[in-house]
Amino acid sequence: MPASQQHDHNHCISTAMDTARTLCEQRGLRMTPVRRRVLELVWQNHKPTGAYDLLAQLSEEGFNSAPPTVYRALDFLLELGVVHRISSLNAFVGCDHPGHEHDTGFFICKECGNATELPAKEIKKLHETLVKKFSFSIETSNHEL
Amino acid sequence: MPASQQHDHNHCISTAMDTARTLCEQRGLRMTPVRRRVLELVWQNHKPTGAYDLLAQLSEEGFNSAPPTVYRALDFLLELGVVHRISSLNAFVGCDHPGHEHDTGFFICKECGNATELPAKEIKKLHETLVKKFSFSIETSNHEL
DNA sequence: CGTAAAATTGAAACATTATAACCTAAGGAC
DNA sequence: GTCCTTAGGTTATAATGTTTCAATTTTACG
Repeated sequence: MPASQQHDHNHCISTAMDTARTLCEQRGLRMTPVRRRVLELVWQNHKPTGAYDLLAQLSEEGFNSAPPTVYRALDFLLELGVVHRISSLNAFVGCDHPGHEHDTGFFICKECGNATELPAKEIKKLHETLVKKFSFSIETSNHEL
Repeated sequence: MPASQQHDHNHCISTAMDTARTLCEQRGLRMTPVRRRVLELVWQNHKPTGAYDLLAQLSEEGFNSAPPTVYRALDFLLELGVVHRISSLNAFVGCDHPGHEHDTGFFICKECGNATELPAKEIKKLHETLVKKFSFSIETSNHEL
């Protein structure tokens, strides 16, 4: 049974879409068709997805399919906080718990490629430990395990 | 005063080179001219350096300068454990404390671009905490702050 | 030695990921 | 409607990384 069947993933997606729409309204930003579709695709793929994969999927659906299209949408969604970028994979995933800025941490499965996000409070705790121990201030962080 | 002047960096480099040579001897591997020079360059730059930057430096010195040259050398050095890759920067740095396998964590300065490696035992501790809390086993990890 | 196998390097092409620059079109404020 | 801002279309290009195969060097061994 694939991971995508282990829960009501359509529900996941629609929740994520709702949240994104709400965030946009709150901030006076526009959830345009390309942006919406990119976010849906990121969620539907259910695992970290590369920009050019998304681009191919968009193009199958008749969207414009030049790189800037998808990168602009991804930048917007990253900024909005509803997707994250996993730099060791050059790939993007939907955010579990958007609505507030937070640093990222992922468990990345070596077999199936799925990525599970660490709870924000776990990362916060880690930061506190590190800041106390070393004299750095941490602005952003990223953990890939 | 640039960071490279705050300590005897030449000493750093020669220590790193010695260690690398020793590791090679222990494992029956060869520290060839390209490999040696790439490792030196990584250390001399004193901050995370991209593969193509290294390539340019090599080429100025009359080395062969096609991408595979530097990537092969870097792969070798990564495998040997004497450099690390920082994936959020697509860049490489010398390892502070080679000689044993370890996961990586870096403080990356947002102003100067320098990266300081977290002590291995700090990362180990972090892993223990996370493994205890979640039921994952961590094979490798990478933290960039 | 001398030769065969293995490791390393050279070289060219190619693949993937990401951005720049410039222009057109759509939406909202007045 | 007119203006202004934001978003998207289009083309080109930059930056990063890999594949492939041939040539060379090193090593192992009889």
